Order: sequence, then C-alpha cells, then structure tokens
Amino acid sequence: MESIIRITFPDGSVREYNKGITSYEVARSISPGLAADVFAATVNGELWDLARPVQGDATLRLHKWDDPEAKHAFWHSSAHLMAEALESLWPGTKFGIGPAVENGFYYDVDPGEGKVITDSDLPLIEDKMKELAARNSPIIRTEVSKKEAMELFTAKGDEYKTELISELEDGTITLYRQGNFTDLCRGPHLPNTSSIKAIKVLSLAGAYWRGDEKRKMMTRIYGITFPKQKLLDEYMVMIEEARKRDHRRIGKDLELFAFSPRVGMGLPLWLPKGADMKQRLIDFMTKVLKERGYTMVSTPHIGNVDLYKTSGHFEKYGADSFRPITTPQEGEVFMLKPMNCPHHCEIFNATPHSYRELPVRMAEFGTVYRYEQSGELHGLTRVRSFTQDDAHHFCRPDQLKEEFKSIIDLVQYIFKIAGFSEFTAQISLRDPNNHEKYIGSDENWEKAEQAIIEAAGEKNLATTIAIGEAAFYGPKLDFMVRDAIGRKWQLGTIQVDYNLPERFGLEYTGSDNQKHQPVMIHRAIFGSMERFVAVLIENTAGRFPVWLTPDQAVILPISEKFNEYAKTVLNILNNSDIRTLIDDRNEKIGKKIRDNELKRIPYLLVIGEKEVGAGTVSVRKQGEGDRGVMKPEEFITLVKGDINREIGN
RNA sequence: GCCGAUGUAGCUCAGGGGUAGAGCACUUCCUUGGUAAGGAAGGGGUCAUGAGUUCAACUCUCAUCAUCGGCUCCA
Repeated sequence: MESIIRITFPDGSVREYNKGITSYEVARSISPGLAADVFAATVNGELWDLARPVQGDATLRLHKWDDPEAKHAFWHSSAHLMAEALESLWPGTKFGIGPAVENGFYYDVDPGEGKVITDSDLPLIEDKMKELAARNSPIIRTEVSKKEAMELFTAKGDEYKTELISELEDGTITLYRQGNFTDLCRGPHLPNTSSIKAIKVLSLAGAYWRGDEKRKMMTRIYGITFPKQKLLDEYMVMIEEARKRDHRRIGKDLELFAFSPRVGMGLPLWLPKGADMKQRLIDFMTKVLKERGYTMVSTPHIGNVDLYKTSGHFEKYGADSFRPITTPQEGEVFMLKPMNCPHHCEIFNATPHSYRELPVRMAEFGTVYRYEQSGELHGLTRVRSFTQDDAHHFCRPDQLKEEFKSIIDLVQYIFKIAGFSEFTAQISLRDPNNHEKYIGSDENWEKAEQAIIEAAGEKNLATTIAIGEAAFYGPKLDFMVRDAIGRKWQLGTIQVDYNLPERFGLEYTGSDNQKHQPVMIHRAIFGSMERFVAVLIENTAGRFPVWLTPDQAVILPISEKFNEYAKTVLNILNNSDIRTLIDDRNEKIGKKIRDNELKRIPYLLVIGEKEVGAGTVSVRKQGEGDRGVMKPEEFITLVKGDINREIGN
C-alpha cells in the first residue's frame, strides 16, 4: 500500500506517517506542547494551513510564534475573526480585503449607507471577537470553482469580493469558513479560532478601495492579537514606550523646534537648541564633504518659472506647488524652489568644463519648498519647507559607477556615526507600464537602472527592489530608517539622471576635443536636516551623542555657597569648547539631578565643599550614574575622548 | 486632498447649559542640602476661531483653523 508517507524535517531527520496526516498531527506526534505552539507549516516550500492533509512525501517546517510565517497566519485568521464579529454586529457589512500586516492585521469594510463605525464601537468589536474566538470554531478550507465563488458572494451582496474574484483564475480559488462566516482567501490559516487568546482592536482609519483615491473610501479597522495575554500586555507597554520617543514630543520637551499656525502648517521653526544642533550637523557634513572633493555652492530660494519648465518639474508638479510668484513686471513669474537641481545645472553651465576636471561634485544645504498635501504633514518628517544636504555629481559616463559607489560609502559612514545600524536600502525603478509618469528615453533609463543595480551589487549592499518608485527623471537608491513606531522614512537617496543634462544642454570637452554630455547624480545623505533630526531623536530617545547634543554638561552646585566656584569651572569648560550650563536654582541636589537627567544632558557635574577644597568636580554620566571625582582638565579629556570615539579626530 | 478623532493654564489632563479645576512648570519666601521630586504662599486661561440656538454657551449646532491615526501623495 502507498498509505505511508515520509516527512523530512529541517534537521534532515525523517519520520513516516499515514498519508493524509496534517501538519498539526505531525506536531502533536512530536509533543503536545509543540502542537500548542505552532500556527503554520511550510510543506515542500509552500506555506500551508496546519490542518491541511499532506498526501505524499514532503519536507516540513513547523512555524512557532517567533516565525513571521506563524504570526502571518495568526493575524490573518484574526482578521477573519474580526470580520465575523463585524458581520454579526452589523449584518450587511460589505468586506474588502483583510490582510495580516507587520504588527497585527486590518480589515477594510464598507458598513453600508448611513452607518458609520466610530471609536466607541471598537470595544464592542473586541468583545464580540473574544466571544467568537471562545467558541473554538474550526477554520475550514475549501476549494471552489470561480462560478461557485461568484454565486456565493453575489448572493451575499459583497460587491468588493466579486470584483476580486472576477480577476482570479479559475481553479485557484479557495474559501475559508469559521462559524457562520465565509471569506474568499488564499490562506493559510490557523486550524481553529481558539488559539486567539488576547485581542485588541486598535484604531480606525479611512482607506481607498484598492488604494485608488478615485474609488470609495472604506473603513479600515486595525487590530492585533496574541496567543497569550502576556504577549499583548508586553506589546501595549512597548507601544507606550515608543510614544515617549516620538520626536514631536521630545522636540517640544527639549525645546528643539516648534510649529506655529500663524507661520503656517508644515513650516518648522528651529528653536535655539535645535538650530544649534542642526548647524552642528551641517558643519560636520561640510567638513566631510570637503575631504571628499565636494565644492560648496549657494543658490537663491526662488527661480524663474522657465527654469522649471526647462527641467520638466513645472509640467509634472507645477499644479500642486506653492503658487507662482508674480512681480511688477508684466509676465514675469518666479517659483519658490522645490528642489536645487536646476539651479545646480545652471552653475555647471556657468563655466566651461574639461573632461580632466570631472567629476564635479557640487553641494549645497539648500532649503526647498514643497506644497505637501495637508494630511501628509507629520512633525519634522514631512514638512513644506526643509533643508536638503543636496549635492550633484557631474561625471563622465565611465566615472558613473565609481561615483555612485563612493556615495554609498558616504551614506554608510554617516549612518554609522548617527548610530543607524538597521537601515534598508531600496532600489527604486520605474514602472515600465506607466510611461506618462517619467521623462527621458528608454535607453537612458535602462543605462541608469543598470548602473544602480551594478553599483549596489559591487558594494554588497542588501537591497530590495521597488518597481514604480523611481523619481520622474531617473531611478534611485534610497536609504530608509525606522521611526519609534516602526514607520520607515527615506533619508539618504542617490539618483542617476541622464535627462536633466540633456534638458539643460550640459557639456564638457572630451580628450577628443569634442563636446560630450555629462551624467548627473543627485544625492542627499541626511535627506533633509528636518527629517534626519526627527529620526535621530526617535532612535536616540533624545540622548544625542556628546559631540552633537546642545548642552554637553551641567554644573550642579550643592548649595548657593558654591556658585562662585561653579562659575570658575564653567569658564574653564567653556574655554575648552565644552558646552556647559550651571543649574544654580535654589533646589536640593537630588532635584537638580532628576531635572537635568530628564533633559538628557550627558554629564552632570556635582560640586560642593569637597570639590571646592580639592579643585575638582564630581562627574555623573546621564543614565549611568556616578563616575567619580576628577579635575576639570581630566573631565575635558574625558569629553574630548567621547567626541573622538564618536566622530574621530 | 479623503475617512475618523481631538483642541480647557507653559506641559500632562479632569470637568460640565448658570462666575474655571488638579499635578508638574513658573514667581516669591523659608530651607543651604551630597547623586532621580524639601516646605509654604502666589501669579497665570476670550475653555482653538467665527457664527447660530438659548434668559444664559467653555459645554449644544454649524463652519473655519490646527493637531493626531490612517489612505492617497512624496521632485
């Protein structure tokens, strides 16, 4: 008989089972404890339901909670559970899609005419889900024909589902049912709703059906679930901690930046400490750029509209920009500059160039103005006025790849200094099916895309590829860093461009004494000062590196009797460029320590009778505690040592 | 721009159709102290803005502005 099948495990061991055994039963045959911990299985490389029978020899990997595959199945089943709850609470609710996401799941629903789901409904949904989960309903997979699926969802009046089905291929359609709820779904799912022990319905949002802003706005309901209450509790604590790192909150607490509706939304105001820090970043970057052969330039904040017509920006974005600026001169029109590249092209054009002087690396901390949609503004990460650490490399075609690679090096260097150890690199290519979105010839696009892919490959950079994410004039390599709650923000970007050199008629004289067109690379490392500072705040929770932080040390006299000595120490430190304050408030030392710890000042210098007598300071490191007593000169050496470790020399 | 929510003191927030509340911060006084909150007193609000309903609106309605969570967008 062929009723025995051989299952191979990841460690290479093989066990024999009866044909038709499920992965769940296999897990149980190993141990009941394991069976309780697994939520999905990979069978012959395909992600499967635990409850799906295995019909032949197979390789098997069981996925416990820590595997993303397990979470995916768990949260996907949870989305179905939420849908079941919604249907039970509000019959007639129409369902869109309900996938698992990085942290939990959502379901897009249309509650029907006149019905609005609000925040106050969330606990109702949560309670209903708990009730349904406790019913121990098995989740059952069935394969159906396209016709059957159509009939089922047409009868239900689920027009969103029928739209999805109409695009599926017959023979590949599966349904999953638990209790009275059936959903169109590829799976995989949990065997049973009973593993869903801890449930939190998190939030509501609007979301366009199929991501198309011309189509209906669905109600998106986000939730998260866990197999144990403890895991949910830990998750909620983590979210709460992350909120404390929000740069908008810390920026206010530490008096780094502010917004004023009177100035205008999305227009950041840098307060003294923030401006000071921003300038320090600029100074540091300027020094690094000069070492790497960049020259600094400076351009106005406006440009004639013809400049942007030449570049192609006006045609692409003119309608959605700040309105053009008119002048007393009839017909004369300027625009706030939304980017620096056209100005830089004209700088290149201002002087003749020989092949010998390429590459030209032209850098500017250029402030640009973009009319971002009101709903898109977000603290310092998305604003309407921001300063890019912008630069353009004009090079010969044979220099392109080396230039590109040198910029990858620079990004890695700066990110290392910023402490961004986990960033992602994304190669953004054009969508080959959407020619209207881009300018330039296919040939140039292919050359540019190839150059990026090769350069990233030669640098052994781990990259993801995003089709359709390119800039309209060229493909790019983007470097993204996460914020406190896991959202990714693009900081560094490197973009290859054959188009602007053509449009601006850029040229250099080659060794053959002929005119040639240079290739242009657009790049930013910080991305923008605003976004970089925001992400830096969230990654450090406001505990900036010593070299960068606005105030490096604060002197805490134990009583007013020691204020005179405090001033002496202050002078010594300030003369050695240690940015130092005195906290001479009439407060006890414990209070002063607490307040200054909360300000995230790296060093607290306690002075009292002993220190005055010995000519020393008692050093306390923020977040770490007492470092002992030392002379001011030793403290200076300590701080300089920190800075040296952080940014070298 | 779209969907939903929010807006009360510098900050975090409570309150409620009939003269505005707390904690922290701030000011003054007492205290002069040894590594994360000493004590007391005091000042501070057009309850986002504008209109409407009402004898009476900070509270109810509408609009506007801003903010938050998403969606779309992101040169």
